[in-house]
Amino acid sequence: MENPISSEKLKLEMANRLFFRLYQCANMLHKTGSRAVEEEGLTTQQWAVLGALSRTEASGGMRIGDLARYLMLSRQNLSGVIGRMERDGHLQSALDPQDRRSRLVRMTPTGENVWRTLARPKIDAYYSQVLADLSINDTVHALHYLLKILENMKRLDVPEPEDGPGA
Amino acid sequence: MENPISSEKLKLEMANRLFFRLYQCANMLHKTGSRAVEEEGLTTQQWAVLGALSRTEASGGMRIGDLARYLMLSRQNLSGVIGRMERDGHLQSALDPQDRRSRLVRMTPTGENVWRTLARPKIDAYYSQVLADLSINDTVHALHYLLKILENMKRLDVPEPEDGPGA
DNA sequence: ACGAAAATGACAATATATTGCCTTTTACGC
DNA sequence: GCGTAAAAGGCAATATATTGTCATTTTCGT
Repeated sequence: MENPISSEKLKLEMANRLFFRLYQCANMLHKTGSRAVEEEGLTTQQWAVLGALSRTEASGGMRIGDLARYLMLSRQNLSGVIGRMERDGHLQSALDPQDRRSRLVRMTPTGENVWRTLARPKIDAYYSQVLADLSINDTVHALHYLLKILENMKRLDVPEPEDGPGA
Repeated sequence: MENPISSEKLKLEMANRLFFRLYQCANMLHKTGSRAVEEEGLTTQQWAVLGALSRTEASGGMRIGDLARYLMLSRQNLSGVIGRMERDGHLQSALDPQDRRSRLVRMTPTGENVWRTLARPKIDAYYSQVLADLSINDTVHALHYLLKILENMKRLDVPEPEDGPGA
């Protein structure tokens, strides 16, 4: 039906555009999203942290390493974000009685209140505005594509978990 | 057919997941993408700049402000990136004879060679790996969704160009 | 039980991104 | 023509993100 050579070129051209827009979307998300919650002194990254810590699974607090794996960030990066959030009174961390290397991070009552009362409604409004002309179906499809892309990037990230120790 | 209240909740839940994955995708793009061209001393941001400057429309060089608008970045940010790329010998900038405020940025012959000979093939290979299990159709659809989201964010970014000066 | 290996988090260097403020230069209204 | 507007870009402060290196603690193999 089609020339496979030009089909390959077309795919790369579309890929190029896709990644360009992904790059721009991410920057605009941080800019406009952070602006939506700037009155609360939050950023998009910080709202990701609060979102993670507000899950019932994290009610006992989370270790930085676990939080980093959940958010797919480096421990070093997250450490800085959490430090600023502790400074701002949104988070607190306590020593893990089970493991003296670890510290368990959790929201302060203030942080929980800011998150639930002030930030979440603004974030929901932000979502509604940005996805205004997308149906639920569109949203699910877009999510699906991002998940696929993310999976493939994750596979590139770690060379391979080493199937076996030898033969 | 459906309860509109729970439908709204569902949309927000999907929106939450979508933006979480968008956030992760962007970070993974920078991490794995920059790793793909690290031998050339490039980053994903720098490849975006080279991509912009390699267009025929930019053959005469581009002003920082125009490049910033094209990439949707702040001038201040781009200024730093371009400085590092000049330091690395990929770019050069000359005074604009038409406007003494502006400097015209363009690729050096070295930069052009690095871009075309070394970086582009690696970037194409990277694209192929990340989009391996997406058809051209999938790619176009994903691009379409990102463009819509980007458009809506852009509308949020500028408060409005002010219809009129008063009444 | 002891020593190697792995996990946990700290510190530093670098790159990217934002906003805010400033100087210089151009454009425009009167 | 002159003075204000706007545009161009530099400098500084701050937040996010990476990698690399290091010390401490836990885990695990023998």
